[in-house]
Amino acid sequence: MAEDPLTERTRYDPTEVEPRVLSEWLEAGIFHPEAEGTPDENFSIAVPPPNVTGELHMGHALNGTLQDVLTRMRRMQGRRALWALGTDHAGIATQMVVERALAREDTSREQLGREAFEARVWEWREQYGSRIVEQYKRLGASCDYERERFTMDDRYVRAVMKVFKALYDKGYIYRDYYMVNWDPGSGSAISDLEVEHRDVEDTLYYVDYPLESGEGHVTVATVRPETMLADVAVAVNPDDPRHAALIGQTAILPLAGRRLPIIADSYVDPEFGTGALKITPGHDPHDFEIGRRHGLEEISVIGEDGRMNAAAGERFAWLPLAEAREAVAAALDELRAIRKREPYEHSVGYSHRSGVRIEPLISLQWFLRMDELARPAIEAVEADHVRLVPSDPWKRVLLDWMRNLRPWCISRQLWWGHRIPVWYCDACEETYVAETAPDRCGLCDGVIRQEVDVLDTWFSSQLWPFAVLGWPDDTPELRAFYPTDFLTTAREILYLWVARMIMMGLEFTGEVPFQDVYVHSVILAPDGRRMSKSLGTGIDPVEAISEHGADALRFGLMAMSSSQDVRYSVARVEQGRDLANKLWNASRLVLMNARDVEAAPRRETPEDRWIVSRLQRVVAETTDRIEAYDFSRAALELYAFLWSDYCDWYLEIAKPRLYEGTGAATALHVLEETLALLHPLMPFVTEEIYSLVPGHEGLLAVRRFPVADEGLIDDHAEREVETVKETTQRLRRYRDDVGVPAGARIGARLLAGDAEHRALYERALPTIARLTRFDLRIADPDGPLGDATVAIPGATVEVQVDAEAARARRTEQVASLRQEIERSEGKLANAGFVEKAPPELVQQERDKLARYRRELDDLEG
RNA sequence: GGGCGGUUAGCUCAGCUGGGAGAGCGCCUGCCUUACAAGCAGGAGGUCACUGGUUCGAACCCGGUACCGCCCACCA
Repeated sequence: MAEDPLTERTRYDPTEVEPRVLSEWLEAGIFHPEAEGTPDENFSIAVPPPNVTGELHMGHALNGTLQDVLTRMRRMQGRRALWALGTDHAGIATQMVVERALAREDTSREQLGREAFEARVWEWREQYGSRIVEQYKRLGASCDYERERFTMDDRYVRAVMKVFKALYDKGYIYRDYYMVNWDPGSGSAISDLEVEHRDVEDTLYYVDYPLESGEGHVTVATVRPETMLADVAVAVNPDDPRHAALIGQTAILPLAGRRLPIIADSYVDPEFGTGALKITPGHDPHDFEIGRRHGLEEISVIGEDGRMNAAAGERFAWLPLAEAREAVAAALDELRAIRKREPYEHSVGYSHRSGVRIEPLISLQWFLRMDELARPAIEAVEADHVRLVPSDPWKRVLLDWMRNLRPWCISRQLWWGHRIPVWYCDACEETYVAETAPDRCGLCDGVIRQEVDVLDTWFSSQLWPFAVLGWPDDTPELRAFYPTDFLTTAREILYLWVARMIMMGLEFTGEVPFQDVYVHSVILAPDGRRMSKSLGTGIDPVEAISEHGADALRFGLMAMSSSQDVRYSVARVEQGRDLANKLWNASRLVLMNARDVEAAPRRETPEDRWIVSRLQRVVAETTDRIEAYDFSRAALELYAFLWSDYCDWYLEIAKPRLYEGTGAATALHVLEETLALLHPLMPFVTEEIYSLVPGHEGLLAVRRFPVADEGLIDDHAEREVETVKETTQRLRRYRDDVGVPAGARIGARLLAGDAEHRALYERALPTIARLTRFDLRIADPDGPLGDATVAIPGATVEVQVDAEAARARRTEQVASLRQEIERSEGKLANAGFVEKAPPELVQQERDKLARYRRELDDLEG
């Protein structure tokens, strides 16, 4: 016979419960809604697809928790709730992982060749690609694991190809020689968004370029002397009188001997350096612009391998850049051409991916022009068809970005990814752009070859919300669940991903891809640094789950997070763990005493009416909080309700009735409702306990979500229990103040001020006596006096205690009351306050003063 | 260079439209009270960064200062 978990286990054990509960959910198929009905009546979220190479990090854990809370709540509210799941092929990241594996086998992708390499990546993906999905399951994420997608799936690839072709046909996609961010680390171009700027200490060299006329020279300033070998001009500001005479002259480039026209361009800042700027269109983005404006030659002296090339001249060719810089500086020193050097701090681009310094190079790449795509997206955000939460500042931030879009470099020199669907015929130089490969050249019947570059991973990610549902096919999923309702995101991918999804959604489906975008906290390491693998500051959420349970982590993350970045707090996770345990034990108390009881809000006693009333308020508040994406307050309010109201007060007051087996119906009812209310936040422990509730039906995950019933709110009962609580606390504190041991009974009699309070205290007397361990009885005002008095709401308690201690305590009380009275009198004596403050506030203050005076009278009495 | 956010208890953070400062952890005291010691009861602890101002009243609104952080950025 199996043990009875209720009587046996005094501690909740997530490691035993979670795997079991998870498989129950999965077997029941409740995460897999039928693709029926309309997007309006259904609820859907498309998960931000994690990288296949990825492991669950705190960002995922938080993000996943928030999405799951909403999905579970909507599901319980009876909506078909789809949380669409999938993974991203993550071009560079995945290629790098597999290349590292190849290196360990003493081989390389070049040795394997492209096809074999791609096969190898697929193999890797079969083996390891599901790891992160399994980790989502451990978190309790109620994703639809049966509809999992991958951005390299056949159908997804079709979506990408179709989009490429469509954008090409519209003229938005084009191929051009242009200045790009070359990442020598990955050997590919990357987009502007993947460049991060860091402050770097460099040397600023002032170099003399002699004038062709032989009369003097012009001095330019540069931090990269090695690029001077590609100089094609010198520019000065047209309004700079110092250099006016130079315009139109020619300078001679030292070392190379090239003739450099001196041109005028207003970009040049006369205040900076010497006011003369060397122009290197091949290796500097600004110079590139200037060069195109003036029709200058574009010379490259640096290759994609990060070394100088043949154009740099014999002396410098093939040198790595750092060496080239030294060599050029040394050569210039020989010519005495360096006038001075000064330390110079400026910001330099680094590859977000490889961490290597970006090399601006001119390169033949594919670009996507987005200004026209952005227009409807901007309107949608302006009109709140896509709603950013919190709106301030993210709505403005997103709009600012979309209003200033530059072309996006979408081609990558990688092997892993969506190969660009363009074919070239070498024979007749025809270009084909198509969704599927043409056989031969249509013009000359020649052999064609496909473009070797692949697309930026974000090009495919931007299609996610509709491609994950089966677009471009007209699938039932698309009809039932698109557009989606909600998106959570870290703000770092607001541009990279969110903005682009809005544009693509509107362009290809005519609808915004999601309604609300919640921008969540960044969880920092406890020391305030970023969590990162390379810094060693990461904290593994899976470990946290193993240690404290998924519910604990979920609760902790919710409690931590806000609109602000926050430091990870183990204490918050432990708070969640403690809550799970508390809930477990409270349930044991109730369930062990409710074996044959049917849950119902019986409301037999004031405390029943009170807790049922409080429950209605908490149901309403929690629902509101979650719907407003105010997760941390939802979590903390539920915590307070469960721990303080339900456990500390309600169950403690109701215990005698529970033991007698008479009061369990209400306790059970509130417990069951609370389980349901808490389930979206802490699904495992609530589901487990629910399975032990007598008469439960099916899974809690699909039970109806509580709805507040206004009719059960009972102000009178709430006031009454508040009075009992206040009285209990005052008496307990009195015991402590006068040093009566916790176990010792205190003789006392209660003198009620008025009939209403007298009736209340008559009802509540046994409860108060039990909770305070006072031998309390109601007495006549005319009876003999006790040793001291304790003020309680609407009444006074006379107690028999050690006279010495009572006197000391009384002295303190008198002093503090006098202080309060003085403060209150001062406030009421202020004419401004009495006249201008709201009347109810003034009245409150008067009532307070009266009460203090009465209490003082009692003490001094 | 431009923009944004932060500064509240020893620590991590809440604090809605201005009316006597809150939580969790930590700390102190007392309790193994038959749901829970991952617990119970009680308690201490805060010139709300600084500085002017508005107001009867400011953690909250306005102006400035200091420090910390983030985002964007085409001055070599």
